[in-house]
Amino acid sequence: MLSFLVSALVICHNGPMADPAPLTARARARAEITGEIKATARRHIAESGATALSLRAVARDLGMVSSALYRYFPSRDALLTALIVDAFDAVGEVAEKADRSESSGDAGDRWRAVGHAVRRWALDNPHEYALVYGSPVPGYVAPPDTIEPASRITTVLMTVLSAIAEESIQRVLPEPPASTAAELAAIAPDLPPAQTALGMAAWAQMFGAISLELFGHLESVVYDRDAFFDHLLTLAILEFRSSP
Amino acid sequence: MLSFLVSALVICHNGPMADPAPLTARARARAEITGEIKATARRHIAESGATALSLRAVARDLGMVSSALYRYFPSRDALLTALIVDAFDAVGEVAEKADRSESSGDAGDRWRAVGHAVRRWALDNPHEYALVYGSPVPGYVAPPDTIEPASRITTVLMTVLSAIAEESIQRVLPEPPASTAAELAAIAPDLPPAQTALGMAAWAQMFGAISLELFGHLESVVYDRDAFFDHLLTLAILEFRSSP
DNA sequence: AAGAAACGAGAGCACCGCTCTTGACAAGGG
DNA sequence: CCCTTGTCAAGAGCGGTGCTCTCGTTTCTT
Repeated sequence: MLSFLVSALVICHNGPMADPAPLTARARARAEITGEIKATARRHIAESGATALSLRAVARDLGMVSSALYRYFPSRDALLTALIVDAFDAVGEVAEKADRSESSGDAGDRWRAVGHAVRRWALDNPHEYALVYGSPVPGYVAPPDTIEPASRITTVLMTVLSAIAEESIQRVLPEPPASTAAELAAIAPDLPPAQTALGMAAWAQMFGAISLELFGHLESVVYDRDAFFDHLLTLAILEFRSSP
Repeated sequence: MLSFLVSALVICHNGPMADPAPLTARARARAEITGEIKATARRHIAESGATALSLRAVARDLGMVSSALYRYFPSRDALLTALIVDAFDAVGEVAEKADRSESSGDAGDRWRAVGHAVRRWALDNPHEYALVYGSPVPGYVAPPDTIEPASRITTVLMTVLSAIAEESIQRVLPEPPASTAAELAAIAPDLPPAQTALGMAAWAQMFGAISLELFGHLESVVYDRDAFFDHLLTLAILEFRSSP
């Protein structure tokens, strides 16, 4: 199964090797197989959801035996965590790309573009979205590895929020309570806490709307979901910049 | 185990029975046991979450054998569905009670009271909240039984929304797109669609905020969650009534 | 009182996550 | 060059799961 890999490695070792990281054949094979495991697991999740993910089924698809998977992931939870990290990264990348593609427009358009991009990704990968923003598995505690990829999208939203604050007339906003103001000042020092609070409200609204739609709570209520979501974004953007 | 039930029934049958529905001993026992099954299942879920719910464990706790449970619920999914319906009902009741207790105040206070009550219930019953508003189990499709209990809380929110619309000066709101306007007019005929859209935005924000908090996305971001959530409600209420 | 319906118990099936052991193979030092 | 060491896939096996079927027993209905 891995013979082609091994032979490829031999060639690499014999010929001129520009790779700065001299990966041994085993290390290469290991990375390759780890990727294949994650890929098929992701495929299974896309079809049947996270709770139905079975190590044995993944192993069967890969032509190996279930116990062999434990060489690569110490437990089912570990595999799920790896997929969660990847999903966080994917949604972060989608948001960044949408922001960049709209960076010439005004900040409101950037927020709208990011919102639509995130929703589009969620609709295209519902089970992965559920993995990240749905209810976590009962005993699951987010390992530290997830914190960094999770911050990618919030960074994008914060950036857009700053841009909005810069380009539009500052609106008179209600001051958050002292504790909240201090906490928001800690995570966004260059923004007035009232503005950051408004951004988090918009964040909650955005993910709330996507979750409501994806988890079936808009069924027989709203049908043209594209238009509805766009209007919600309009309301949020309007609230950002409408002067009192 | 059920002997006390049987004897109680005998007494009921012999003595004066005012029950308008002449339940047989079997029917009474069935209702009783069904309730016990749901209660222990709810307890298990409160401790370990829905995905860890095991019919065999529930049966063990009740001193019966797993196959006996199938006399009451045709499948694990059916039991879960019953619990979902109960959870919908519970959150609906909490919302109604909060609304009633604040019905003397102005409409903004009512919205705030409902919001805090729902969040409080979610924090007290996180796994049940996840059951209802978290990611549904992969193959799960909401049966028609869930629609009616699910509408309880939305009805409360709609009522409060109407009250807000009545008592405060109508704000100039952006008109939703035609399709959205038509759909919102269908579910709330006596409200301008723009106002209903604002209500749904606030709804999404409320559940988004609760979900973000409950599912760990506010970790190391916001610590005084009570104050933060209250401020979010303040922003929503303000948006309801602030004139442009 | 007799037949029908509902019930609890038990055995059994296929599947799951996970552990342990075994034998094959590559990597690197003597 | 061989030989030790570490890594790997495979297999058997354990306890657990949802679910089905059968078999006596109990309860309701007629």
